[in-house]
Order: sequence, then structure tokens, then C-alpha cells
Amino acid sequence: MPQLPDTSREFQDQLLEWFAAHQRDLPWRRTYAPYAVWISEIMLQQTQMDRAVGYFQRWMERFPDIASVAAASEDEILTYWEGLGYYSRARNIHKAAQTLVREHDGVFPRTRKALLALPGIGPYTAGAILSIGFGQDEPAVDANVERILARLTDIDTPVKTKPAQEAIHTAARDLLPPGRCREFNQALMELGALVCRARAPRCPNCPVAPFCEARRLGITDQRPVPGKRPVITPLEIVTGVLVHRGRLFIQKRRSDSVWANLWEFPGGRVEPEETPENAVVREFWEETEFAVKAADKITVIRHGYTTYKVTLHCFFCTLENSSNSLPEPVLHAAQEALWTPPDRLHEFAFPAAHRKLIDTIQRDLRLQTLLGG
DNA sequence: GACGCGTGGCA
DNA sequence: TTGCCAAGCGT
Repeated sequence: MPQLPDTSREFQDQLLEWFAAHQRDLPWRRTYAPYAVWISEIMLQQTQMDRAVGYFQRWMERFPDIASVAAASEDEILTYWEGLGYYSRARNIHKAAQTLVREHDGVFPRTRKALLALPGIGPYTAGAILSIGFGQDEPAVDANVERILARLTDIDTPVKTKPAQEAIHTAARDLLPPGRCREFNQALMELGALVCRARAPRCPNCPVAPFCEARRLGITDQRPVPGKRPVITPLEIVTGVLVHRGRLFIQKRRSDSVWANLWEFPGGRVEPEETPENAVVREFWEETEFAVKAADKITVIRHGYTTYKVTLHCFFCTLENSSNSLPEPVLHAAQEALWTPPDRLHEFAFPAAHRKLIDTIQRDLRLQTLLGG
């Protein structure tokens, strides 16, 4: 292992000088208020920076402080998260805000232990709030920092294994410049995003290249050593937009499933030997006890989530037995349901594929026909 | 420690 | 089109 601590002062100065010159102008780098740091850090988990910026700005306009989050409904919180994915992040922000109001006078605690007790705040986010928000001398090790340190010190075991993690966390703590950790931790992550990238690293532009062991050995592209990749499973799914008396039927997903507490159109898997049309009729009956017929195919949407790649067949549906009223479902797959006018669909948070479907049908003349007839 | 949890960009 | 990713956390 190279002796990083011996040269750490020079390393810190080079990195901090680079950060001062090259850091991006981001909305959460204005005041470093702990609340803004928190929201930005949660949004940035597993999310590309460019995507998070717009969400952050809309969020801050509607929820300027912890109290406004705590007072809002979870449904509204989720609409501000719609499209970002990993929705437990939003649900945990809501829960944590309520805990902060109830137990911490509505402000963030300043200790790692107290932060880790809040839902959605793990080791990385706690370190980020302490260092970036409060200016404390705490490490904040994310995938960028892991990658940089795996290259700098040539870690030859998969980064997620215990020995690699121990080496990384030791190095991260040893490198911290007292009093300058707010800038230093951000500088490491910024370096990972702009220079020491996972693919196509820009070593000639790197301010700390002289310290890099993987660079010296010419094996930068072999570090970090990746872990195993999960198998991606193809899925055939159907969903049905049931239209009756000018309204659309939507249901709220259960809280223990993927897309927990988001709204959706009913649907499910196409079984072997089953047509998509038959599947949507069967799924409607199983989930709502509505007898429907598949009226018209709207579109096919392809999208991925976690370890699945989905082909989603989308249909307009109508009730088999016409009724003058809006019938009540018997729910078997959802916690709640309602009939909404199409112009109020924006008030509910949908998974991305269903939001794409909504965008399609709102530009679809057949919907106007169904609503008019 | 492994897995579940979303989404869109990019080569 | 496909196969990686991108500032993790909870269980």
C-alpha cells in the first residue's frame, strides 16, 4: 500500500486547488444549509446530477424547510419525487422530517449517531451532512470516493468486500484536512464525477495523478474491481386504462411492494399461453372484481426497473356491464382506489412507465371519443 | 453479505 | 438495442 498519509498535505492542497477552480455551480452549493444538503444528498443517491437539479429546485420552492415537509401529505411529497425512482427515499425524507420536528425541535442533530437514527440516512449521508452542512471533520465515502481510492491505492479486491472497505475508509479518514472537510469531501466526489470517472477517466486532467498507483501501473481501467452484476429478467406486463362516464380508474399500490404508495392503472403479468388482451381482463377481475373488456390497444412501452426489463402492453378498457354510476371495486392488490377526471391525473404520483402512458393518452383522440361516448 | 428498490443517459 | 452506469439505504 502506498503511504498516502505521508504525502497527504500535498494531495489535499492539489485537490482543493483544483476544486476551487473547477467545481460546478450547483443550487445546493449556495448556503450549505443542512436541510438543503440533506435533500440534495438524498436526491443524488443513485441519480445523475443533471437530473437531480430540476427536482431540487422544485422541491425547495414547495418545501423550503423541514417543517413544511413534515406538514405535507405523503401523496404530495411523492408527486415531487415522481420520475426520480427509489421512492423510499422520499417516504423516508417525510418520516425523518416528522421525527426532526417531534424530537429535535425541527433542526438537524450534529452527531453521526443521531443522524444515523433517522430513516434514509446511512453512513454516507450522515458524513455528507456533518461535513458539508456543518463543516465537521468527517469522511463521506460514496462510490466516487471508493473508485478514486481504489485507483490511488490500487485495491485489487472487489470494492464492496470487507477488506477493500476497510482500506478505503481508513484512507478516507487519514486524508481528511482538518477544518477543510466541507470542500475536501465535495472535491473528491467532484473529481470522481468529472475526472476520475468510471468509464473513460481523464487522467491527463487529474490534479492528483502523481499520487495514483493504478495510473503508475497503467491499470486504471481495471480499478475498481467490480462486483457481480445481477441477472436482468424480461417481463411481459399489461395494464388497462378503464374509462367510464368520463373518468379513469386508478388505484394506490400497497406499501410493501415496488412503487409503494404510488398510483397506477391495474394490470399484471401476461401468463404463458395468454394474450395481452386476456391478461388485462383477468388482472382487472383479480385486482378489482371489475368485469372489463379490452377496447383498444394504446401503445407498448419498454422500460427497466431494478433487475427487470419490462414490455408493457397498454389498453383502453370499458366495463362489460354498463352502469349509470361509478362502480366500487373490491380491492385485492391495492390499498385505495378512485375514479378521476383525466385532467387531474397530475395530482397523483405514478411510476414512470404509467406517467409515459398518461402522456400518450392525453394526446390521444381515442380518449376524447371514449370520454364523450 | 446479498438482495430489493427506479430511472434515464450514454457508448 | 443492449449493457452498464449515477453522490445508498434497509432488511
